[in-house]
Amino acid sequence: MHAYSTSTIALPSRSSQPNTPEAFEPALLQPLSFFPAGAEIYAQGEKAGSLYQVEFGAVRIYRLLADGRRQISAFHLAGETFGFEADTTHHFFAEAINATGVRVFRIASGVDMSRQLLPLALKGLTKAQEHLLVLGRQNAIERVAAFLVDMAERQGGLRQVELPMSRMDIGDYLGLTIETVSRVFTRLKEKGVIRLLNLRSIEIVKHEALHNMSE
Amino acid sequence: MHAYSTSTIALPSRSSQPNTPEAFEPALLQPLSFFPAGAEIYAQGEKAGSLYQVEFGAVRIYRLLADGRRQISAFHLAGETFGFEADTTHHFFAEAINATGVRVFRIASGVDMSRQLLPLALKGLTKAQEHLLVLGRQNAIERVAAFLVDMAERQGGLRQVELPMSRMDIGDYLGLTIETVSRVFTRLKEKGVIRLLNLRSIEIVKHEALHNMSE
DNA sequence: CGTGGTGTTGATTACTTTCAAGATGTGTGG
DNA sequence: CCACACATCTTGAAAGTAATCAACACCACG
Repeated sequence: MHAYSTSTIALPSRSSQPNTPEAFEPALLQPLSFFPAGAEIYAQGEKAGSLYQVEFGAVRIYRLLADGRRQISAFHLAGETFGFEADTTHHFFAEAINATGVRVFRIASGVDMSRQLLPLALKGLTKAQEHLLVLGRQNAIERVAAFLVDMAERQGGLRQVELPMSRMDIGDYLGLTIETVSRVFTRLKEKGVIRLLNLRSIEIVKHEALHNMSE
Repeated sequence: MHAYSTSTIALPSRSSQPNTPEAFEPALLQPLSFFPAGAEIYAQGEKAGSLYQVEFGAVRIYRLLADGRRQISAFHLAGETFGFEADTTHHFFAEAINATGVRVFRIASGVDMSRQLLPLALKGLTKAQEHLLVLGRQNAIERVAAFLVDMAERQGGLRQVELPMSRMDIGDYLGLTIETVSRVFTRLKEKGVIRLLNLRSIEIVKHEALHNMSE
């Protein structure tokens, strides 16, 4: 893991916090690690043992196949916590999507964190299982709709939704190619369900319609 | 949840136990609940609060879309534990696949089980995330290969693998139709990778080849 | 104002699903 | 123990959805 600098970054206000900030004890004294866009936070196979809380920016968690195919299993936005593992090894990669600030909590060996970690693990498990339904049984438009609904909810349910990640990231999260993602965005736009304010932010015009599409 | 009888079932030896029995404290005095094939153990939306340990048989955990599409997120075999949830409500359905014996542990309110539950939750999370890679990025033959490798490992890595579930269940786990599952089995058979001893048990002839296919 | 990276759109291909018969297996009753 | 009947599974042909291949457009950056 390569943090590019610590503690000296101007800390943006957390006004853009999600509506369900995770309640992991902040220990606000932890220094802030800064990762520029694309920087690796940890790698599969690396020794685990820390928790990471996103302060600002966004993180992708993913796995690779031997031939380079990638599956992003989760995105983490401001306020969310990640990095806990079933054993002492990381089973996934974690990368900053954009310039991202992360508080790193090293878990002292011998300290039992299960009481704090269990709710996070269970929530993550439910989310992963729900995403299985999306990948296993939903078509392209349903997948994108489900993704947009989820992003909207995590950003407080506002009409305008920021997508900090590229089309490639979205595709690798939804099990689609970038072309298919792009075409679905176009279709939703043509149907008047969403508007593209710019590449990385959309407005949900017909919230109800989008929700129905995602089932 | 409808248990059909308790405690009076002849308990089969657990010789067919997986190679990694889960270490949830057995409290062996718990009566055994019996569920015939297809019986519901709990339903989505029901109040949660118990843990379930499979004694014999097999269980499917799944979710439904409004139009009936089903995604099985996990199978649980003898020795495995399921039923823990992020909140007080079940987010999934659990059904016995075959005649199944389950020990039910009601978690007394106020008792903190996090220390016991966290490892199970984390293991489940890792498994679910790995399955995301299969559903999101692998084709039909790779999915079936990954499934067979997983089933083989959970049954001790023997050549012969029992598949307690139907093709429909396998399809709903792998995000495929029964026809595609069947065709892939046929292809693997023709390639000499597996042999079908009968519909519900296969022999892995070329273990290496199967492992490579699953990546 | 170029230039490289990212995103969109179009045409074609490939894989899986769907629809449709058959075949095989299992369980039951005679 | 056998025969029938319903379930499940397999196989084939056609259709549909997403992937791939290929240009082109757009945007951010130097």
